[in-house]
Amino acid sequence: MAKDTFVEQIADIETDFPRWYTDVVVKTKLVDYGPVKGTMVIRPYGYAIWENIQKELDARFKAHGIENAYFPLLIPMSFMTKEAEHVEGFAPEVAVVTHAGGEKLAEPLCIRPTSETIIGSMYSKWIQSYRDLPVLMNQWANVMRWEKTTRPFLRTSEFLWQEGHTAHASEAEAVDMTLKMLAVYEEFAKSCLAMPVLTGRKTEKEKFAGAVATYGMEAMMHDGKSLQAGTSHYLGQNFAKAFDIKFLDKDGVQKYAYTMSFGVSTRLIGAIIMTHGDARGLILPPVVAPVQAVIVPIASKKPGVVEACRELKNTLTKAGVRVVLDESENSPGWKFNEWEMKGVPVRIELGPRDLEAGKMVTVRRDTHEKTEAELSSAVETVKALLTSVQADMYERAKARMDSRIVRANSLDELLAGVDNANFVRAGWCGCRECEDKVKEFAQATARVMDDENTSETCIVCGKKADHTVVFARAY
RNA sequence: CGAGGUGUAGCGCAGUUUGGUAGCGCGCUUGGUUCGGGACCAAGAGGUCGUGGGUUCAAAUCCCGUCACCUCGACCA
Repeated sequence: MAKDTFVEQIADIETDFPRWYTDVVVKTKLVDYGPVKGTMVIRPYGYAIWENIQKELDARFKAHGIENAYFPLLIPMSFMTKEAEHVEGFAPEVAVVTHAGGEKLAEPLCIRPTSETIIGSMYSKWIQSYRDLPVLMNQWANVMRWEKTTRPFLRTSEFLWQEGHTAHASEAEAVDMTLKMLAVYEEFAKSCLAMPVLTGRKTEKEKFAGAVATYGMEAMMHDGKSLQAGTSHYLGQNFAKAFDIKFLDKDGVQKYAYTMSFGVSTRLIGAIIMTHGDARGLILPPVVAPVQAVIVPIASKKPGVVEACRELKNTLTKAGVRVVLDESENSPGWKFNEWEMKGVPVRIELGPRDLEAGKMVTVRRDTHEKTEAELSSAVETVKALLTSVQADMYERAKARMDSRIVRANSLDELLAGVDNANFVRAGWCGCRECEDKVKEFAQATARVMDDENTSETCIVCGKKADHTVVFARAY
C-alpha cells in the first residue's frame, strides 16, 4: 500500500515550496549533488532539457548573425581589475587558482564568473577598423561564482550558460542589439518554455557590475516569487576603454567600440520547474521535454501487447516525436506516477482492450484529461496533443501571472501584495534610499522598471516618480 | 559570519531522556503469482552508529573536542 510516497511528501507545494522544489529536482533524476558544496551533477534527463534549450536559442542567435565561439576558463586576475565596477561586483565571489604544475603562479588566475574581460581583451586585438564591426559572438560555457547559499539550478557555484558578447561602432547599434536580444529571450521563453515573463530595465542597484544599463526578464514562480530568467546588458564604452577596444572609423578618427552582453543559464531549467510544476512533480513544456510521450503497456504479457507498443513507438519516433516505451517490470500504476513525476507531457496507455478496438488511451500531464483515439491516427493525435499542451501551459501561466500583478499606492499595500504572492507595481522616484526602504519594509526588491515615463508619485517618499517599478520577493 | 537544527544500511527514519544482542519502512537480490492509478507471497544481502578522545565490566546512548550537512538571516544570477 502506498505509504509515504513521493507524491504525498511533496503534496503541499504552496506552503513548502523550496522543499518541494529540491525534492522534485533530485527525485526526478534531473540532478544529483556534486562532491563540492554548491555544485550539481546534471544527469542525462536534466541535461537533455538543456540541449533542447541550446538548440532553440542557437537557431535564434544565428538568425541575428551571432556565431558560437569559445574562450578560456581561466582569466588572469589583472583582467578582472581593469573595470572598476566589474571587479567590485565580482571579486567577492570568484574562485582563484594560485598553484599549477606544482608551483605557485606568478599571477593568480580566476575561474571565470563571466567572460566580459577575457573576451574584451581578445576583441581589442581583433577589432582595428569599422569594417571589422559588428562582432557578434556567443559562447556556451560553464562559469563559477562562489555563492553562500545554493539551490540546484537556481543558484549553484558552477553553472552552465550562454553568454553573448557583441561590439558595435555606434551607441545606437549596441543599444538596439541589447533590446533585440531581450526580445529574443522573451519570445523564446514564451514559445519554448511556455513561460510568460516581464521585461524591463533594472535599477542601478540591480544592474550588472560594469554595465551602463541592464535589462532583464523576470518570471513568476508558483509561490509568487520572482526569478531573473535572463539578462541583456548595454555596456557602453566601459569595457572598450578598460580593454582598449578601438577602431578607425570612416571619418579617420580612432574611436572606442560600444559593447553589450547577454546571457541565460541552466537556471532556466529551474524556472520551468517552478513555473509549471504541481504536487505530482514536473510538468515539462513539450518543446524542451526530453521525453514528449511515454507508452505504458497494460497487461504486457498478454499476446500482442508488447509488439503493438513497439510498433507504435517506431511509428511515433519516425514522425519526430521523442517517445519512450516503458517495458520495465513495474506495475502500470507505478509507471503512471513515475512518468508524471518526470513531467512527460503525454502518456499513451495500450492494453488488450484497446488493441481489440484498434484504439489507444492518451492522457495529458497538464490537465490529466484522458481520451481514446484511433491507433491508426496516432501520429496526428500525439502531435496535436503536444501542440495544445504547449499552448495551454503558456496560457495558464500567463493568466496566473496577470492575475497576480497588483498595484500599490502605499508601502502597506505593497507589503500586503508581496505577502499574498503577488508582483506589485508602484511608482518610484529613482533614489537608492527609497529602494532600500522597500527592501527593508517588505523584503521585496525592484525587479524591472516597466514604464519609464510615468506620472505617478514615489511609493516611499511621495515625490514625483521617474519609473513604474515591479517589486517582488525574488529567488 | 550570526541564530537554530541534524549526523544510525543506498534513501527516509526510530532507538539516546533511564548505558546492556543494531532496528523499522522504502529500495536492492532470487523465485513465483500479478498488471487499466505507486501489486502480493516467500527467501535473502546490506551497518567503522560523522569523527577523535574520555568515563565504565559494558557507550549509538553519558562527558569534552572536532568535522560535515540542513534551515533562517546577511550576500548574490
